[in-house]
Amino acid sequence: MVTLKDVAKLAEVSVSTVSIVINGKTKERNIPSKTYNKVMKAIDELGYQPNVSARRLRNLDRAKPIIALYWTLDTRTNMLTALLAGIQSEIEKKQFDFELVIRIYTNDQIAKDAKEIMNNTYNGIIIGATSEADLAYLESLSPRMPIIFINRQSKKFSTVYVDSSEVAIEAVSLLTKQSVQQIGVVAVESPYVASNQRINAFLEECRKQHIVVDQSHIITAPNSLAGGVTAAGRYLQLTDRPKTIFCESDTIVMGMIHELNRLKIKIPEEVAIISIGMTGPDATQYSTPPITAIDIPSEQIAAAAISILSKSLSQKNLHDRLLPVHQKIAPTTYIRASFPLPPDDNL
Amino acid sequence: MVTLKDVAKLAEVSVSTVSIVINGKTKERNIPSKTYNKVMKAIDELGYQPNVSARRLRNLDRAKPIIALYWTLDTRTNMLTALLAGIQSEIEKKQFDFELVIRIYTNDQIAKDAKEIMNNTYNGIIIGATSEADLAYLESLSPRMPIIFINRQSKKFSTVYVDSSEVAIEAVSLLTKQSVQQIGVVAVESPYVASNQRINAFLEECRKQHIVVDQSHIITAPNSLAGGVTAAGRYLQLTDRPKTIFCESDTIVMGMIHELNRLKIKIPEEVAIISIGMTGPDATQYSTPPITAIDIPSEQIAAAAISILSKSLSQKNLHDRLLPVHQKIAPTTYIRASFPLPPDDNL
DNA sequence: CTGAAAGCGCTTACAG
DNA sequence: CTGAAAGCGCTTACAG
Repeated sequence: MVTLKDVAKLAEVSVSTVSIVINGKTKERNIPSKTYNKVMKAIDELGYQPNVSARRLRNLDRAKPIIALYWTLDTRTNMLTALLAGIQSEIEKKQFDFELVIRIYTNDQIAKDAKEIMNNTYNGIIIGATSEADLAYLESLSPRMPIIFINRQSKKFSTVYVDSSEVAIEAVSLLTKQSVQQIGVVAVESPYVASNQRINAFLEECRKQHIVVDQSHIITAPNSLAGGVTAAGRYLQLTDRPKTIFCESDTIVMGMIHELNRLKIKIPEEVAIISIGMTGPDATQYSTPPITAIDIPSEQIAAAAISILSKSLSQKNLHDRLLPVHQKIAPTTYIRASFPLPPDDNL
Repeated sequence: MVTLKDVAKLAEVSVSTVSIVINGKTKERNIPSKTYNKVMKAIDELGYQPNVSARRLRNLDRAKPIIALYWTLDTRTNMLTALLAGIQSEIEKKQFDFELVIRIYTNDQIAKDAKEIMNNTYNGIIIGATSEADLAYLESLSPRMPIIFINRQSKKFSTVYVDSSEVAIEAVSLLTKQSVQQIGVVAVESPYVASNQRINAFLEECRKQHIVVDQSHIITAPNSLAGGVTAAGRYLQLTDRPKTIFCESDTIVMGMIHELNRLKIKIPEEVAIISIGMTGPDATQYSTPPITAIDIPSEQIAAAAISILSKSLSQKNLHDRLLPVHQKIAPTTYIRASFPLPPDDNL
C-alpha cells in the first residue's frame, strides 16, 4: 500500500505538505506551483490512494455504527427492496442512525465472507437467506458483535422470523373453510431453510386436516416469473389435477397467473390459488385477478431487526449486547379473488 | 467517546490487557478471572464500544474501496433492486472488489448528507434520483473522489444515462407505425429531473410528428400501483378519451392495467398502452396482458457505473481519477400485446 | 500474567 | 512557505 510517506519521500517534501496538497488547500496555504507539481507527480507515479480508515480515525467523524446486511442475490425479485424500506423507516424515526453496508454472498459460501464478521469490521450484522450450511458455520463462530438472522432459528444469535407453522395453519384454515379436499403445491426449486420449513409445515398441516397432497402434485420451479410460467405448464399437464394450488412464492405465482390467463384458464373457477407473499402486499393485490396471500411482512421484519440491533448496541455490557433476542412476527392474510372465502364468511 | 484507555484506567490495568480481554483471548493469554472481571465491569460501566476505524487501520484489512450508493426511497417499487443486481454482476466478474454502502437521502436535502461526501469518507459515489436542487448543490462542491450520476446530465461529474429524447423518439415511432393521431399521457406526480425530461421530450416529439396531446389528457399520479389505479380512474373520466396511452412508469402502468382489467376494459382494443420500463423487463412481460415497453436497462446502467468507477479508481493521477466520463445506454423496446405492431411489421 | 512501547496512515496545530 | 511532532484508538510483539 502506498502511503503519504512514500509520496513525501519521492516528492522530497514532508508528509504535511503532501497532505495539504491532497486536501486541496494549496492556495490557502500558499504552496508554490513548483512544490504542488512535485507532489502531484509523485502521487501519479505511485498511484497513491488515501486510506479511508486512517482519515476517519484522525477526523473522528465516525460516531455512526456500521451495520452490514448480508443477503443473496440469486433471484432478482426478492425481499431486499422491502427490507430496505423497513430499514429506512426505522432510520427516519431518528432513534438510531447508522451506516448500512450491503454485503452480497453466495449460499453455502458465507465462510469466505466470515473474515469481516470475525474481525469486528461491523458493529452489527443482519443476515438473510442463509442456507443450512451457512447457518451451521456461523453458529460455530463466536463473533463479538450482535448478529440477527432473518427467518431462521438460532439459539446463539438473535432472530426475527415468521413462524412457518403459523403460516401453514393459516393457509390450511383457508382451505378447510372452502372444504378443499385435495391441493397442489408449488415450491421454490433448491430451496433454502425457510422455504423448506414452510413447505414441510404446510404438508404436515394438510395431513392433520386430511387434505390430500399427492406426491406427484408437488411442483418445483425457479423463484422467478419465468419459473412461474414453467410451473403453470407442469401443473396443466398433471393427470387428475387438483383444483386448488398453494404456492410458496409470490414471484412464482405471478408468473403462473400470467400463463394461466394467457391460456384462458379461469381463476378461481378452474384453479383457485393461495400464495405466500414476500415482496409486499401490493404485488399480489394488483395482480389480475388479485391473489389471496399470506403475507410475510418484510418491512416489519426489517424494522424489528433494526430495532433489536439498536437496543443491543445501546447495551453497555458486552455480554448483554450479545444476548440473543427472538422476535416472532405474525403473517397477515389477504383474502382476494384468486381464492375467495365462501359467502357466509364474507359477512 | 469511550476508549480503551478509559476502560484501562477504570479497571486499573493496561490497555493491552483490556484489548486482550475484549478480543476474547482471555484463556489463550492466561488472564485470571479476577482481572477479567475487573475489565468487564469497567466496560459495562463505561459502555465501551470499539472504534471500527482504528481497528481497521491497525489491522490494515481494508484494501477494498468503499463505494456509496445514494438513493431515495420515496416509492417502494424502484430501480434499487435492479441496480443492486447490476452491481452484483460486476462484483462477480471479480475485476473489482469493493464495499457497498447504501445511503438513503431525501430529495432536495442532499446537503445534509454532503459532509460524508466532502470528507472523503468514501472512495467513490454513485448518486441516483437527484432533484434539480440536489444536482445544483452537488455541482457547487469540489469533491476529491469520483462521483457518478445516474440518469442525469452533468459536465462536472461522470454520468450514466439513457437519453430522454431517444426514448421519446422510439416511443413516438411506435405510435406513427400504428398511425396513432391522439394520445393520453400518464406522468409521475411531483416528478424529478429525469421524468420531467422524458415527458417533455415525449411531448416535443409528438408535436414534431403531429400527434395530438390535449393538455387535459395529461394525467399525473403517484409512482405506485395504487397510483396506477387512480390514473386509470382519471383516464376513464376523460371526455373524448384517447385510445392510446403513454405511461412514464411501469409501476403506474401495472396498477392501471389491474384497474382496466377489473372494469373489463379491453387492452389493446379499447385502450392501447405503451410504457417506459424501469424495474426490469420481466415486470412488464408477465403482466396480463403483457405491456409494450421501452425499457431503461437498470442493471446495465449499474454495471456501467461500477465499471466507470473501477476505471477511475485505477487511475494513478488524481486529476485523471476525477475526469468525468459520460456513458449513454440505449433503451430496449419490447413489443407486446398492450400495443402490438401492425401485421406487416410482424414479419 | 501484565505492561510499556511501537506503529497502522492520516491531519493539524505549531514553530520557524 | 514547509517540516517535525503529536495524536486519533487500536493491536501486538516484546520484555519482564
